[in-house]
Amino acid sequence: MGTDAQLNKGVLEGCVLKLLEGDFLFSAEIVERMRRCGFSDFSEGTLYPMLLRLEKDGCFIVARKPSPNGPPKKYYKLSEAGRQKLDTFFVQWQELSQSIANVFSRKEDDHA
Amino acid sequence: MGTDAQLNKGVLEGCVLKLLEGDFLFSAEIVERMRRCGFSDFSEGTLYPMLLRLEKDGCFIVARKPSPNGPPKKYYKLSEAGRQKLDTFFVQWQELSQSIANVFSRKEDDHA
DNA sequence: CCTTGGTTACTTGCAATGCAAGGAACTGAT
DNA sequence: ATCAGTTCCTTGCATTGCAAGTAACCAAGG
Repeated sequence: MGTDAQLNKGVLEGCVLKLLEGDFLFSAEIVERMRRCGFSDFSEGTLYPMLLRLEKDGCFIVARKPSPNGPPKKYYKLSEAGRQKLDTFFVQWQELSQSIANVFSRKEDDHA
Repeated sequence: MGTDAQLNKGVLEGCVLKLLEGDFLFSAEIVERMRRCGFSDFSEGTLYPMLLRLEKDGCFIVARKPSPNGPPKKYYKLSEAGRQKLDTFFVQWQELSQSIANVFSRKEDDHA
């Protein structure tokens, strides 16, 4: 793993969920959008295990469509469970951001 | 681990570094400040391995002082290497925040 | 054919960190 | 001596990121 990026833990999943909130996307599209948003090293080695995990947890509606160039593409979109997971992520992300802001501004907050 | 908190990965370390930027603190003080800033479940089981790791990497100036109640307390403060690690963390944190903001606002950024 | 190359999907295995749980050393008080 | 409180450390598991490798499917060329 890059020397840094324990920081990505959990975050990548949250972002992929967000990307699949509205549209059906397949792997290459997800990778490209993640990269364009700033996750420039985001790779399929990260994506596929994540998709399988989330699919197993019922987070997706999945549609297979034949491809002219290879095996059928798997398109993903959030299910209701997926949306809930996204909502949970977003709340936790906001709490985390606030806590870090507290630490870095030397304010104390008392519980959060 | 809590079902959520892969999100904390890397973040807790960055925050502890920040707390030790100015003052000498020992374990219980670090735990309390982290909790007050919003990391309400922050525990010694997390802290001690982290301190040892960072100490081994030369991130600290360490001072032992006798305690009236038990074994000598270990006080920690950032070394120059520690400060550099903190700076690196802060930059990475900002980049990460920006990327997430991009994903959640559906803006694309092109590289970052 | 059948090989090559591109596309899409998946698997395996390792590294890093959080954290629960338990243990060890030291103190003063009962 | 024992006990409780304090302070420190160790062990082991779970999760996730990611590199690397595998496999299935297709089209086009030799």
